[in-house]
Amino acid sequence: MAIFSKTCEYAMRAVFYVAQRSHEGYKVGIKEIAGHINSPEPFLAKILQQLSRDGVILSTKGPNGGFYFDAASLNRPLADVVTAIDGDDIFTGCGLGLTYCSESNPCPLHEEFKKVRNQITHMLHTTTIGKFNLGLIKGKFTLNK
Amino acid sequence: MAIFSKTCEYAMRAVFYVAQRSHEGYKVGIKEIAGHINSPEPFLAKILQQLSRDGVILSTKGPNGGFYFDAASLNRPLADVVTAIDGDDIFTGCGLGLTYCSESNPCPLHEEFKKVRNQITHMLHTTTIGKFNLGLIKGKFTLNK
DNA sequence: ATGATAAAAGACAAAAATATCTTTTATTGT
DNA sequence: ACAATAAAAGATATTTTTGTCTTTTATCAT
Ligand code: FES
Ligand code: FES
Repeated sequence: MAIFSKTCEYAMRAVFYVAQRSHEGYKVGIKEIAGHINSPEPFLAKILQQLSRDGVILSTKGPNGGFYFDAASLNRPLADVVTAIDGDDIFTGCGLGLTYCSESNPCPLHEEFKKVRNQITHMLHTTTIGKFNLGLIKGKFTLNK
Repeated sequence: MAIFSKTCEYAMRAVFYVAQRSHEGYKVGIKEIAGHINSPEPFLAKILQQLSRDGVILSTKGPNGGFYFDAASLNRPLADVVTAIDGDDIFTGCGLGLTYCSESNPCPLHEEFKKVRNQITHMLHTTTIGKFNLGLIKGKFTLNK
């Protein structure tokens, strides 16, 4: 078990890679993305399709087509990607799996778990899709391996 | 997606319930546990079997048998339960799903994700299995619904 | 207009997580 | 010893997640 589903992990890695390439002025095809984030190509295609339907990522078909972000999209929070793929369980769900998290009828972990959830929420809302573009170009971060 | 697997959520809820009953001096059967934490009975049986094999929970067969904790076990951290069920991915894994988390070759989320992971680790290590016994007896917490 | 390109959509397949059922083994009280 | 109880173990079933393959649709360059 990890914090995010495998699908969501691929989605975030792909989004960071496409953001970097958009910053450099390129659109990117599935093949290139899959290669650079080390993901199964057809599976990633499905994931990006979903992000595209949800309006998180932009795409055009045909020659010189591919996935990309415009300036506005680059400023959207990573939380949008997570919500599109994993829903909002991670932002609102109970740590012990109760059907809903409640202040008035809390599970034992509630107080401590709330802090964890808040930190995750903070991380995902303060991290924009384009935040790491320069770092990625400089090679400071990795997205594969 | 949640932080813990469904299996692990049931495990933690069950452990808290059994701890409370142990504190009150009782052993508990699967049926009673499943009823109080709202989990599928045969599935929970499998989960507790695994915890028993791993030495996290104690059990005896036969009449008046059931699951229970001794004083020493009540002081073990909840982390032991999580590790037994979900492994240590949550404590050490990369937030973007890279095969391992590394300081020298980090993913973009590494710095922020480390904080989240550390808080989860802290929560699970400072929370003992018996920590909520009095609160549970007083009805301050819920484990079902 | 036409052919080439690349994503979208749909159908399908494999693997893992979740859940159930049946049989066996250990313990207890009589 | 024996019957009753309750967990352990093993086999099986279902659902969800992960992954693949094929066909269709949109866009571009000529
Ligand atoms: S009730 Fe469980 S985390 Fe809030
Ligand atoms: S490398 Fe991704 S969290 Fe450390």
